[in-house]
Amino acid sequence: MRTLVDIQKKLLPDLLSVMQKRYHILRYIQFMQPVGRRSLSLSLNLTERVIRSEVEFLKQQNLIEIHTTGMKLSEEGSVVLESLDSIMREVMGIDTLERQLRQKLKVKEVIIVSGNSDESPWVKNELGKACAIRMKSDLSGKHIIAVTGGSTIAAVADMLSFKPDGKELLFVPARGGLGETVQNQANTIVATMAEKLNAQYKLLYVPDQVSNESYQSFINEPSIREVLSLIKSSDIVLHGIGEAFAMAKRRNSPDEIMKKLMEGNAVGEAFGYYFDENGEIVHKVQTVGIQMEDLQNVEHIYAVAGGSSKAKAISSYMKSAPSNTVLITDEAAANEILKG
Amino acid sequence: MRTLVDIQKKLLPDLLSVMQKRYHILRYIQFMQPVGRRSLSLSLNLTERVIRSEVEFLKQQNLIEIHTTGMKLSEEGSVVLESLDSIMREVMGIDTLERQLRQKLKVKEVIIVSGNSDESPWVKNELGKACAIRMKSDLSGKHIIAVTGGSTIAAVADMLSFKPDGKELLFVPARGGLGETVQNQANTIVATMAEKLNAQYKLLYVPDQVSNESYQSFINEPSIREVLSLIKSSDIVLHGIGEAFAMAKRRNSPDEIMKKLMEGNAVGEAFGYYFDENGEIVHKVQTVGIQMEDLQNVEHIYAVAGGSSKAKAISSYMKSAPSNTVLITDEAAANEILKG
DNA sequence: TCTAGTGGGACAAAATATGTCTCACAGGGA
DNA sequence: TCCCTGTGAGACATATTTTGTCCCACTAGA
Repeated sequence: MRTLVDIQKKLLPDLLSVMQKRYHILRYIQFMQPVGRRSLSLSLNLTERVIRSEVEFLKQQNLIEIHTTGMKLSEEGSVVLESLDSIMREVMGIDTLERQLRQKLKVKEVIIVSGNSDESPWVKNELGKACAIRMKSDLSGKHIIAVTGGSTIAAVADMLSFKPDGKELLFVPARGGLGETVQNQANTIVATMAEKLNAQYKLLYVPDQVSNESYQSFINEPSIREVLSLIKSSDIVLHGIGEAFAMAKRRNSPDEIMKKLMEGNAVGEAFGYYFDENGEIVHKVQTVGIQMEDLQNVEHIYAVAGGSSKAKAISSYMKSAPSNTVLITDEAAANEILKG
Repeated sequence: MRTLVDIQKKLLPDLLSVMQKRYHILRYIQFMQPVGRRSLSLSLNLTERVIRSEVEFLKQQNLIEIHTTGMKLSEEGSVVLESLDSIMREVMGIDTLERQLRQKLKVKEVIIVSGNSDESPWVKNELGKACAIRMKSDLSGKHIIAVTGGSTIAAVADMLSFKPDGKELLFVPARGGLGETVQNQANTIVATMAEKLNAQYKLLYVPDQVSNESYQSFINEPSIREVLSLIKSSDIVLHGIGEAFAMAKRRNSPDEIMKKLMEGNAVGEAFGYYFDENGEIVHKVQTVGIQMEDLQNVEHIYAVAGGSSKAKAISSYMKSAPSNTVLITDEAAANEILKG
């Protein structure tokens, strides 16, 4: 027999869309609380009057509280919203999407959150949250977790909830400096994560633009070598995926690299490797830390990236990604990938 | 599945009624096909225009086919209807029970949880939870809540979830000592509830078996009088319902009382009053606190009791209960009450 | 060829949802 | 201190949807 939601989709599609609308409103309120009708209507692309009617309804249902400073979820609202997450996932067909994408990308697991990171900034946080929750289940016991940089991974760090028993976890940056800005650098993220989980961490300071000799002597420093060996023995890797050219620009890559990427038709990027649409490596940034080959020996790999603009990049990298990768992405990217 | 629908109902209160409407239409079409709008509307007590809108919708959903000779189920419609049969039975079951019981007992609201408290101990907790949730919606602002004893009400106390803003609530025992064991005494429950909700509370210590004179002087103590006046001005009452003889025994009532109950055919008991099957008062325990007459002025009254064994007691008390009582009971008791 | 049933078109009335504009007020920053 | 921004809420005209009511053409079966 088909599930209740399936039947409902057939019998009351109109009501289900209302339900989605209200769900989105609730979720947004939770994210932004306290928040007013006007900013709500702006972000959700609904007119203020509509928001108002809905808000009045939600208030009447005791799901939100209205104060002069704005609206926020009531206690009951939080509880309902939590249960609603899994229901809406079925209603919106996200679980179907996940299945399709898992097959298409031939990967262990795919987790999709609803929305589009390109359009709605909070979706990135949802990505982070989803990843954080998924990761948590693999985090018991002793682990070394290698983490890359990027704004998405930074969101994961933000959404990690406190865990008092992280003593046996060790966070390290996955690779040396790639030229990121400070708040999105692997080092920064590593520190944040470790603090949140009450865990250990080691940082890796690699000079970005130096002569080869000083570089060689630098990475032979005992303290650096120690960190590097820890990185190599990490059993969990958490990384983002970027668009090749956007990444290259952000890192101020020299012209010859840009040219190389152009000629190689680079599309995707992950931890310093650039891939074309067939998943072939076009270029790799020469730096210390985890290399592509090392991934084969890593038990848990989480790749996080969302937004329809990243769809191509994701599918390009995923072509050569280890099959035990867990991909966390959003609805828009998922749809785009499946289309292509 | 029940919980899923419960959550949905929060977001779409009329979900079930729409679902039921369309279900009935489909079922009727199946039964009478080919059939026209007019006979449909006649049989289902819906105006023709409404039927027409629904029919247009169902057609658009490919659930029915419309011919000049009348409407009939499409193939898909048959499949959907088949699944719908079992779904509706499950989903609507309790909802229907609630409605029927509300009519039969002529009471404001009936809430039913599935199961049988007599057989499954956890159903009592479910009763408590349901009551706690229902009560919560009436608890904002300033209230005095009078509470009786009993294991069911104790369950309500257990299931109350923490609420940080209960400062304006005041819990009091509804009546003086009735001879209960400590953990089920009103005083104990009052304290538990108040603590859970971070609220105020007053207790009432009344000696159980003393001479009339010392009793009189006792209840004229200023401190006692103060509590009593608070009790009298309570605007929310929460009480259980018990089987007359079971209660009398538990309270070690003297033989002459037992005899009186026997002769009066007492069946139900609530806050020290014993009722026969017609709802007439057979006996009342002489003690201070809320009296039956006082209930008329109470805004919110919650009666909680479950288990098929209590069915008779519930219907007996309910015959003279104020009509603004909210009854929280379980499926087994509900069925039993409706049978009788 | 009737007749009782069918679907569908049309349209006004009623109910509801929406757009638009105001206002008073609270809180934060200069 | 004051101003400014964002807040909820009121009010009301306008759209939109739902509903009630007729009427008409058609078809199947007596």
